[in-house]
Amino acid sequence: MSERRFNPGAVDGRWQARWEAENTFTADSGSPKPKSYVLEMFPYPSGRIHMGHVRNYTMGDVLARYKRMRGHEVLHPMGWDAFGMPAENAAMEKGVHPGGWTRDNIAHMKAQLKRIGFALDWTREFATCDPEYYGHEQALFLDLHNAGLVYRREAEVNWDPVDQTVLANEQVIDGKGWRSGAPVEKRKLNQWFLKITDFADDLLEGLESLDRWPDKVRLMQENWIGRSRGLEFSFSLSDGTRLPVYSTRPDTIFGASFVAVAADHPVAQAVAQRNAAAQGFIAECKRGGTTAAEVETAEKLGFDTGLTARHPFTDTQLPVFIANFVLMDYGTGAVMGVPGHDSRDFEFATKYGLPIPRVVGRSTADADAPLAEADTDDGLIVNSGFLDGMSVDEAKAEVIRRAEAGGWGQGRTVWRLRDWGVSRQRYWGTPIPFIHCAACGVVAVPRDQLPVVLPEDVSFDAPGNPLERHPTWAQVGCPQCSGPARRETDTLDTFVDSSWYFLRFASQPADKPFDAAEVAQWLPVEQYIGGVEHAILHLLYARFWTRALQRAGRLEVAEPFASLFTQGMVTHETYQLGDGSWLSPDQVRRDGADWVRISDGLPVTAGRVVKMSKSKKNVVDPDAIVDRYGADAVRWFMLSDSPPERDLPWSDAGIEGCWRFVQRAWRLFGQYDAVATGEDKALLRKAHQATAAVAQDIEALGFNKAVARLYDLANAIEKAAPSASRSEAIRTLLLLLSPMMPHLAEEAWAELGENGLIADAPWPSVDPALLAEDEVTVAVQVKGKLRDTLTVAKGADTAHLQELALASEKVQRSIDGAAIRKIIVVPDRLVNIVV
RNA sequence: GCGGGUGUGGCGGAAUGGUAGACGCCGGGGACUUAAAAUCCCCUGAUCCUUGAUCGUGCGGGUUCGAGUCCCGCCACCCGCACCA
Repeated sequence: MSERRFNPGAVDGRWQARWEAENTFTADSGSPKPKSYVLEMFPYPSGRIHMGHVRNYTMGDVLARYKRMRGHEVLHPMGWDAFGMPAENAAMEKGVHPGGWTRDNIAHMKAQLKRIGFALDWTREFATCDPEYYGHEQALFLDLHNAGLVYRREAEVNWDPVDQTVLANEQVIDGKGWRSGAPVEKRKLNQWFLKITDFADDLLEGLESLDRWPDKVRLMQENWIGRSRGLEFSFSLSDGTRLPVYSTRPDTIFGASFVAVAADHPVAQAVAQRNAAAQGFIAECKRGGTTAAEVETAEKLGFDTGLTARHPFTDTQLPVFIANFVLMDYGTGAVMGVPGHDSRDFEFATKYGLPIPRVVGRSTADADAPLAEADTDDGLIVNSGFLDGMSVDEAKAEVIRRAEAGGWGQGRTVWRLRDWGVSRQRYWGTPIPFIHCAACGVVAVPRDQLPVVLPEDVSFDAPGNPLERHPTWAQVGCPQCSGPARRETDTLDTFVDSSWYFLRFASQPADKPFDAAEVAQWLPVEQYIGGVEHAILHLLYARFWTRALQRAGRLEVAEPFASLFTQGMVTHETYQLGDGSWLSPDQVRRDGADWVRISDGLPVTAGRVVKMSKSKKNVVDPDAIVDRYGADAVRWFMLSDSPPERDLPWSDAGIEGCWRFVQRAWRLFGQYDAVATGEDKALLRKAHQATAAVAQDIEALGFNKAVARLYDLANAIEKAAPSASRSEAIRTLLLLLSPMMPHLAEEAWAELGENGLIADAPWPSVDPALLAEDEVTVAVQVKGKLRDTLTVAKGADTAHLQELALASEKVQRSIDGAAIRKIIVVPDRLVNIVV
């Protein structure tokens, strides 16, 4: 008899075709079944699927298939986050059109996804670069505009003075343009903004209801929104003007030793008008990038304006600086510097020789304790007149009270969250549907003229926005006065595209973005899965959009994602030649304990295990793996071993192990015997326990634990003698692993003589009577150290356990005649004898 | 710099404050085979005076009858920081 082998090359495609032909995974909005919306973050069509996608989509797929087995109508859609910079970069580098490049990538990646057998509803697929999609997005943008949530103002961008173009943060490397190498400048442009700050309070409070989100993500969003209560007050300056400042630490007001304003603060501008050196310093601040990380890691620099500010309590005159670490768009753009209790102020004061008084200590005795660094801990106020002895919180309230009573300041809540700048000076994005008319100002494109479609005939031979230099596209008649006008040439941030795509998946009428009632059938998303890198921006923007659309009267859903899961990355070892150049895993081989390049035997250094990335070449192509091992082995690997929220190290040995298990499972299913007789209660118990545990693990997305359970059950079945129970256990195992290995499962299911698809089969039921063990192992400790174990009937009483424990020879040897002080008994678990 | 996270055998990891190392990978030994592949069985944290004992969950303290788990203080690495998606 020839050996029984599973051949995925012959089997996988057959079942994929059958699922497609039978519309197995098409979601029916009209179904009476309970509904589950399982969603993974849709991919950017970069060209090829990578292992990170496979891991993400496999997790969602197992959950979607499991929910179907549990009788749910499941919506599990897929689409493409298709706008963005890489398409324009490809256009510049390879001379291809961004649209064509994107379409080709989508076609290729879709074929790759189909080979892995995901239970996706492809009938709802779309790409955000489809005019139908972005046309609806333009309509929603107009809705938000009508709701008063869209406005224009000046904001800073990274400007490359050589290429004459706006740069994204990632295109700025060490303060220089990535192509030109020229030092980047900050420049102000008129740009479109969405009023996310209108919802700051609501977005913050809403986090409390998201009890199925990771705490860390809620915390990150909370910190990002950053509500703080502080004091706004004005200093009287020596030139007779007043300078409003904001501080979250009014309790430390007696520790202020200087005042600092942002480089673009009016006071700084005024000083610069009469002082060339100040002008030079401000120009200096304009150099360098705009990111928070750059601003905060840069050396703290200041320029003494010569002005002084009168301290409201002590009447001391404090020097006023222009400082590079003060931000114009937080608070009032001016701060009181308290070096003793703020690390940035400390660094600044140390550099410029300013006094560093202590005004907070652990106790009032700390008043003269020296400060080696800023002390930002809680404590009691010292050296502060009437505040002395108060706690930080009491002092904050007291200072605010006195400021309000004296009429020179007031308590104010300030948010770290800033309004969302959505303008991008780029071609490959959703055109912003507005027209600039010299006579009428900024005018919305009439709705019957949507979508505003991107022109196809654009060139990328020059830097800057192709829409701006297109000969005709922007020229248009004003909708109001019909006079000559110009289209807005900025496009929308791609985060806008991904802020409502999950609504369009749930409902896609032709004449409007979505139907509110149909959306309400599916939303909120039952399980959303994606990378932590989206923990703040994408997820906050999507939460904001659903609220904004609700205010605009479009939607009845507040929180879009009921449950969130952030999965870890797929990592791989890295390989480098002596000259530092990177090699891909298929260019190297093991040579004893060392690594060498296959082509010429040059020695290779195997380096750290890091996220798979093109730049380090440590990528493994999913297609190649599917070719070799089939879809089920890859899926199994993605679920095995590593907990889903942690990184998953790819290894050849690991996938080999999965492949062996695929074959082992296949042989096991071949041993199903429909006419076997006899009962094997222990095995039956194991099967029922596994059914309950795997269900629980899948629902908690603990796939690695579910996999371990399935190995356990397979091991037990292999050891068991043939019986009716064994056949039942085999059938149970098949059902339990069908969401993970759907192709093998369908094939084996058919072989068992079942008519329907296993994808449509119900999850096996659990007999609670079979779950409980009748015997337990109880640990016996002496002074907390394990000395023996006892096997007893479950539920044995305390006295009996104590007696058995003391009867143990090993225990008696450990006690060694010492007096027993205490015996702790935990029923069914342990006895601890304290001597 | 600020915010968030992670740390357990050779490796990935498991473990409601109660037997640390389930399950898998690697490795070792054996069976089968002319041979190999495949498959099956056994072993596999470290150390030692090996019928057993001692040590062991990044490091240093603490709480507890009992700590991987709770508390305090460190270290290392990873992720995010608003125009990458």
